[in-house]
Amino acid sequence: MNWSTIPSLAALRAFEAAARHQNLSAAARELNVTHAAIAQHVRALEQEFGESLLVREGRGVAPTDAGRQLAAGLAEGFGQIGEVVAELRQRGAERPVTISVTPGFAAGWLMPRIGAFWAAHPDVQISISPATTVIDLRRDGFDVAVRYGDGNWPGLSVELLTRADYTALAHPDLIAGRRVTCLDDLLDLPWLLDTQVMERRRTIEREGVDLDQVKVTMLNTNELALSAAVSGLGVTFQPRSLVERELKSGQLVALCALQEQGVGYHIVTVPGRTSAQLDTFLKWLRAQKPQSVSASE
Amino acid sequence: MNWSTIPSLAALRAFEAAARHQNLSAAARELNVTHAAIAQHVRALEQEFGESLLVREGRGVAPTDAGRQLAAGLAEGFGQIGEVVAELRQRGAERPVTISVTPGFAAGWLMPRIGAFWAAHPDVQISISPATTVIDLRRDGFDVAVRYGDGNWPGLSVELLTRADYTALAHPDLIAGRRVTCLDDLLDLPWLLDTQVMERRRTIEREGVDLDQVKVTMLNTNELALSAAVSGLGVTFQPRSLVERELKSGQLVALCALQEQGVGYHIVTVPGRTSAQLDTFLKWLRAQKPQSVSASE
DNA sequence: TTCAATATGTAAGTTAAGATTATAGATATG
DNA sequence: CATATCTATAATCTTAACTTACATATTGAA
Repeated sequence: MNWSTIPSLAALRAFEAAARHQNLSAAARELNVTHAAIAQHVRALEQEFGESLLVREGRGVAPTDAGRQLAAGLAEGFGQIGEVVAELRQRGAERPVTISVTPGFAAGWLMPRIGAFWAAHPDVQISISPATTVIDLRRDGFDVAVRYGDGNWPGLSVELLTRADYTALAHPDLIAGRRVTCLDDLLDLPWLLDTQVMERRRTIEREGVDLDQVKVTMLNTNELALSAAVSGLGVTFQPRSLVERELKSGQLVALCALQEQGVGYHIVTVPGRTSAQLDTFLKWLRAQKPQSVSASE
Repeated sequence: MNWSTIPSLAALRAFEAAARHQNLSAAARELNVTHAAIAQHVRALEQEFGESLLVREGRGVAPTDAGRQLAAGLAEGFGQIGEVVAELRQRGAERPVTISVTPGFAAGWLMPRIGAFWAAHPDVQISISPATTVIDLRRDGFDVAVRYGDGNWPGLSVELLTRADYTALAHPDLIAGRRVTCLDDLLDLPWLLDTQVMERRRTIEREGVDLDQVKVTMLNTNELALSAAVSGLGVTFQPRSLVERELKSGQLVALCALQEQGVGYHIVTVPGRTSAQLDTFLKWLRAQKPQSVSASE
């Protein structure tokens, strides 16, 4: 389509309203402008087409033949546009808040808390997608992600939710009678590591431990590692904020904290993308932050 | 339709083009703007809907699901609008130049000349509508009228075409041997007047003639009066500019001129309404003006 | 008939939407 | 791996669109 041959859309819209109401003032009210604005647009169109479109008729106006023809076509066109816009808004309102999280965060942090949210906001639909790969919030259409890292994701709006506080953990029976103050006290126990998260290995090695000198049991996923630790099969390393349930129930005990590198779990959103439902969820999420970020309960 | 819930039409158009081309720069070229303008519009829409519509994809962009849906609807809507605008333009281009004239002017002035115009501009369609009632140029959709009067028609663009030069006329045989210098020399001859044009009676009476003292023959139309005069049945009063043909051929001779009241035939157009065809016709019409308006050939 | 209410018409001035400019960073292609 | 071609975005500018203000026209009721 050659848009240069088409007059201003605002003028066409103004004319359509005027022709429909047969009344410039009514059209002006509909479009929230003054009657003068409508009159100007109509004049401009008539100039453009070299033909009268509206003629004054007593108190009001009446479309000419050409005007009637134009108005009918415009009504249909603008109607179509209005419809698809309304559909999109509808779709947006109905769409659940989509959240991307790691499986570990979902199981260890979000699931223990989300029940309270559901109870408080039964009207807000939530869709939680656990995924190990880093997704592109924009491309994949997620409203919010909780990401582990240092908070440096350019182009996104980032906010620390909770520090990771990587900690060595084990079943109480496994360490019965031991005094554990640092990793060196655990070198003779089996260490449970997953094959996927390299970050974890690096965190441990930063403590000065040579993993080759430890009896390491590799497990396919971190969930398995955690599960094995609960079963008393060895020592696991998890963000303390994700194992609060196990600590509270006594399934695991914290043995020693690993060095923090200023990393943690962050709320990541696309700047400018917002909705009522999303705002509700984000507000709740922020309320879940520990009082002081450095202190875990 | 509630327009306040619909984002800017310019933004929607920009987005539609971008989604269609999957390329902001191409969309910008289509709309004759810079790519930055397109990018801003798309950003504004995404903000408005709280949802991504386009995601960057290598060199170019790709619509998201929501974007695809929106773009499809917009394409249809804008297409409709483009179509009806094109139709109207087409109709305008094909529409003949419509001219409103009095029957007398048509027969006595326009018809003798219009052949030359047709020959010179075979591509310009002309529609001549003779009518005795004064039409509303705007309402009735005429491009141009030739009106008799003093040129005072507010809201219209007026230009003198030729003076009327009302003249008493008769067949040469009727006045054979007479010396006629003023109306008084004609009082014993039958005067041919039509029943319609009151203006003509007033023009005659301004000369100081009491029509009750003259043998007046009433005819239904001015054309009949003229025709009767050519047949030698009496004296007729016509604008000299409309009987040039009869004068030249000797069917009538001019007897004496009546007082001019500054009236004449005017070219009347609607300001701002123009087209190539209309311009061609108006140019030709102006070229038909007598060299000096006061002197008739 | 006159008055009040409600229209349209248009010139002049203001505002904000839309566009450009400029700069930076990404990604194909030869 | 340089070059051409994209997108992204902030800052600035331009002008289409709008408002204000006043004039004129129509309608209906006092």
